[in-house]
Amino acid sequence: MQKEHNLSKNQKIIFDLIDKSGGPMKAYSILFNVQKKGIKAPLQVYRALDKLVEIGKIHKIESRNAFIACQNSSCQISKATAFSICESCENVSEISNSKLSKYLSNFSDNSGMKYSKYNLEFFGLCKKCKSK
Amino acid sequence: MQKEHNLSKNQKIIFDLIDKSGGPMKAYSILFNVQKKGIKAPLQVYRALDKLVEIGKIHKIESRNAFIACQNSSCQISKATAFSICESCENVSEISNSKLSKYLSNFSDNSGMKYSKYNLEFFGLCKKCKSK
DNA sequence: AACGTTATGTAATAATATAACATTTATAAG
DNA sequence: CTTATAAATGTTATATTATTACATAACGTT
Ligand SMILES: [Zn+2]
Ligand SMILES: [Zn+2]
Ligand SMILES: [Zn+2]
Ligand SMILES: [Zn+2]
Repeated sequence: MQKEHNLSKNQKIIFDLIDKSGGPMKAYSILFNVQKKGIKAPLQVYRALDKLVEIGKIHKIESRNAFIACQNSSCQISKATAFSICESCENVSEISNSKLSKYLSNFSDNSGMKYSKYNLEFFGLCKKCKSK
Repeated sequence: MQKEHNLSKNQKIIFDLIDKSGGPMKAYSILFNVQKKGIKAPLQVYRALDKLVEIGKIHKIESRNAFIACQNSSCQISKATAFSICESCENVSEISNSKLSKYLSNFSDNSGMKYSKYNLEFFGLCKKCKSK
């Protein structure tokens, strides 16, 4: 059971846009798309993005400076994320693999660090791009 | 056995700086530090960084937009990187764990993607920061 | 020497993200 | 319902990160 988050007006507009896009979106592309809805400044976008990331509705793809809607209904925690990224078409999808997440969540080494979060990005060629 | 790369003048200046710093450095901080050596423009820095990343002498910490010297003599390939990042003091170190790298290099799922590269970033508190 | 490749120099600009400050709206006590 | 508090918004300016475009120089090979 996940905590309900009532999104604010801007948060909802921006989440809906990213979610409907079905893929990663960049902040200024989001900005461009929501200007007709009254969101005019970068900061308005970044604030909504920050909050959406915090509550796990979206994730940031760090290597791409882009944001994607969480595709894994159980991951509202956003403390353990894994993505697969096609280096040719830039298609991104969230990996939901319980063995992988278990392995990484339990990972520890002798550094004395306590890990509370991770982000993993796999790169390669997707099915489509491989066969070209 | 790794391929020898003869670094060019700018590449050497910039690699030596990052390497000696012992931690992650940001591009414009590098620029500031090498201006006395005649490297005056961002592009000169970014070109050297690109090359150094390509040949595996440094890695980019994507979540921090920073660059760190490879701490793992065997990883001149740069296709499989893992880091631990302290969210308090921002200390970063490269994780060298053969079980982990084996597990991730062999990872595959049913998406049809062929993974050729990955980057993993763990976050938490380092020993020092934990005990504060 | 001639050629192709890699690296450099320089200026301008694009793309990504935050600081600072004023105001408004939502939530929860009292 | 009023007051207090936290969360969200609006707006302007600015900081930070990264690339485009074009000209020149150095390097490695034949
Ligand atoms: Zn998710
Ligand atoms: Zn693809
Ligand atoms: Zn390395
Ligand atoms: Zn620390």
